[in-house]
Amino acid sequence: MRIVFFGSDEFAAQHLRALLAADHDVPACVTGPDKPHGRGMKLEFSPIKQMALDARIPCLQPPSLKEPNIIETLKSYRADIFVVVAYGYLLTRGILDIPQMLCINVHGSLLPKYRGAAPVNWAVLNGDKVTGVTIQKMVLGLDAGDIIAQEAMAIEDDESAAQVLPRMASAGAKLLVKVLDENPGGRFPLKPQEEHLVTWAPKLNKEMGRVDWKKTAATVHNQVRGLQPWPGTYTFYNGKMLKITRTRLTGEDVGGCSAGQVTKTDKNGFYVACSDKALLISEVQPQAGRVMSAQSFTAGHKIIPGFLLG
RNA sequence: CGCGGGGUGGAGCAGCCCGGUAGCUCACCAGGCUCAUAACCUGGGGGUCGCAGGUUCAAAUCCUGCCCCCGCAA
Repeated sequence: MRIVFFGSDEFAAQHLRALLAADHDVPACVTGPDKPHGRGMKLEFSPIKQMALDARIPCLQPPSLKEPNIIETLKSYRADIFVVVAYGYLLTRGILDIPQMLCINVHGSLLPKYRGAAPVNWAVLNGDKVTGVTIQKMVLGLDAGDIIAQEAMAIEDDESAAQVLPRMASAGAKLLVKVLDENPGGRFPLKPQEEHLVTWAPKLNKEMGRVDWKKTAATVHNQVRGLQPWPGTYTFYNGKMLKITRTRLTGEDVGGCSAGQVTKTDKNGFYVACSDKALLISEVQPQAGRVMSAQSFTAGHKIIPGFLLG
């Protein structure tokens, strides 16, 4: 099929790669404008733009989709379908109506659960054991379109959102190709979302990453898993920020320590008292430092039982 | 010129400001203790202190240049 692809990040790139591998005709990609990024604020472009360059596909980077010439340009490709994956901007009415058939979107949850920007993270944050991908027909409302196909997948107990994401991307890419293959005429099976089951997965922010040790060990554990790879989870030691990158629920007792205190250390890392149990911290990243095992951190920073974090 | 931190045995750090014997925790090796152990005790190996130059009787430490790594911010 003739497909214009909208996307920006690595998750989206996997889908584009799959479409190209399946010999779909992609006359153009659309991604966000290059933004100053990284150390030194150097201009960097998205994985989608990189892939488009490699495949010699024209790449549009409109600062706004409301410009009339963008609509004209998009029309000129005479696409059957627009495929939108993690694009980051809402499509307008004018855009949605352009393709011959329709616009479809790959979303990282089992809709109607977790509509919004960060579905994978929220599934992990909430301790869900199952999530999935949905392919939906796009409408004006955010992630409110009819469901074309879904596929469930498990979330392991110690898995982080950063680990689930690539698995989901490959599942989503496969499903996308399959759906297109099975419906060459564009007559997709459409199932409306059940409105009363809608939940939301709003954008994440930095502030959500701060640990409250007065919560349960499981809550903090889910927070650490769910907020990866961004914005990350952090606490403080000696006034310095410490990112916590991996934890494990061991059921260890707090042993009389109050919330935020280190209860003990061993070769696996160090244990911090939460409201109910102690949580094993097994990997951390000090301020201005690289990710290291908690054991290494303990070796150099005199982390001893009774030490207070937070 | 966005802001900032760092490079010291295998890992993580201290020492630098105020130049003068290479230090700490861990890992590793050997021996000991123990019914036993990732525990404990004793001993041991292992370092061009990122690179180059300068100052000095003397540089991890002060000065200059370069290389590399990372955090914040998005």
